[in-house]
Amino acid sequence: MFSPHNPNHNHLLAALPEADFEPLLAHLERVELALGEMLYEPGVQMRYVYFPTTAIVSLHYITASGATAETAGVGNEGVVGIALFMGGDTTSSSAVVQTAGYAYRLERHVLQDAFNRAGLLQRLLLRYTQALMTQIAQTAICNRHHTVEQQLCRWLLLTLDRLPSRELVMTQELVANMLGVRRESVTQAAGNLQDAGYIRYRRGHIAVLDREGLQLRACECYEVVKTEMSRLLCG
Amino acid sequence: MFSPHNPNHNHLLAALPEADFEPLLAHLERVELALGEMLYEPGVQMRYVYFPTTAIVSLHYITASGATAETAGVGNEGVVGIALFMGGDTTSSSAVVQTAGYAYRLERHVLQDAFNRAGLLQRLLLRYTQALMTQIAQTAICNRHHTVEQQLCRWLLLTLDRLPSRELVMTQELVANMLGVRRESVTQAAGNLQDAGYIRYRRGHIAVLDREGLQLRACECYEVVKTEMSRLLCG
DNA sequence: CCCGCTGGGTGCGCTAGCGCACAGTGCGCA
DNA sequence: TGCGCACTGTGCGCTAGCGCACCCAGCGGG
Repeated sequence: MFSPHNPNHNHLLAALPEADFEPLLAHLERVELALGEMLYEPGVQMRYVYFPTTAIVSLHYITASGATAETAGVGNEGVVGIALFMGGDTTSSSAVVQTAGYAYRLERHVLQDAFNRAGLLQRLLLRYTQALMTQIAQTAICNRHHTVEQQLCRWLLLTLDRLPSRELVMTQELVANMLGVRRESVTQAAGNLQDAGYIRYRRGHIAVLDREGLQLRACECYEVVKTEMSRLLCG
Repeated sequence: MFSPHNPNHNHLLAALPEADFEPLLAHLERVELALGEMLYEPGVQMRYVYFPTTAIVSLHYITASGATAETAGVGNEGVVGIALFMGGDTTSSSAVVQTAGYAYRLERHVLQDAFNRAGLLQRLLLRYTQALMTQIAQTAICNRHHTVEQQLCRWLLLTLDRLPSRELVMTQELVANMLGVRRESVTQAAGNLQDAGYIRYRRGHIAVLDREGLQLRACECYEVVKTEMSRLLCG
């Protein structure tokens, strides 16, 4: 049922009717993405767009003083490399692999040509872009107003939705980098969640035991993003 | 030189060649936007896109607990109502007039038709959208890592760039709502900037005396947004 | 099997920013 | 011209989260 070796496992690609998908098929190249790999960096011309199937990619920013934070994540629901069809070609953020796995990629010209055919693919990509904007905006809000624990819950839920399993391979250090907080703060928050029986972790593995529990502790941001995502892409 | 009664004062409209602009002209309707007016609210079908000339509009979010924060601002460099051409028709945020002034608006179908003609207008709008994403992402980062004073500087500079004058009409309370912080924190930060001689304010008016000074105190976020803006729209 | 290293736990002092409460004050309007 | 109110100034206690320092422990390689 669950083969990463099929482009259809990416929701965007799967949503394309045969007529739109067929021309792309020959150009889709499966790649394995390793943890920490950088798919693109600020200001550098991108060569490919990536449609993750099992990998998760983090859109990331590093401040002048070296602090990091994720602005959004991309999994099998989306695509990495928006700037290629939006016309900017580069962005000021970078894209880093947060969960190792597979993705299918397209050479930029292939994508741009397909985009410019103004068919369903274009419509899908633009709608996805809007969903991504919602996610970024909600991150901004969440950073402003919610506690680390709430943000951790939101982040776990969003990540979980992109994975086939209930377990994510991820150190607290990495999570802290994503959220842009201290590792210790994550330890603290994660400890609370574990005490409550919602999650369990051991050295780089976080297992979610009680999804509903996490939702209870999360802020509304998760729901907002999720709802908007499904409205825009499944509606 | 400076007439708000001319659509060309909006940079996006001004960038259109005659051939693309002409068909829109008859449909462009000038409207006066009052402070606090809500151009659209979450989940409600938008009717118009707005091209501000002298007005500034704030893209805004209100949390479940009533806290507010701006995710981005739109002035004469941009357009309000992205969702209409991105395909979502609505967003989860609202758009509120932050500085009273003028804008030109287009009925949604007119815009959508023009967008679908896939000409320069489409290219411009998509590039602007990418610039807007950069702005939102930078807001997220700034909310995470920078002090209120830095954020105030960033915000003042961005707002100033959208105004013809050096003075903005704006209470500290309103600024606080934009930044998503307490009014007192703004008072504090603004006090520092005034002591340093960078700004002067009196009851709802903030005059910027020393732009360079503000840039010194601001975080890099202003520069990042500004650079990306001009790369994408003027380049 | 055990050694070492990476990942996690904890404590402590510090600061930014919050919430609240209340006191001035300039500006517009009568 | 002065009254009132919307803005602004300030103080105080509180908390979340930071930075640092150090310790413990599970896991994987030799």
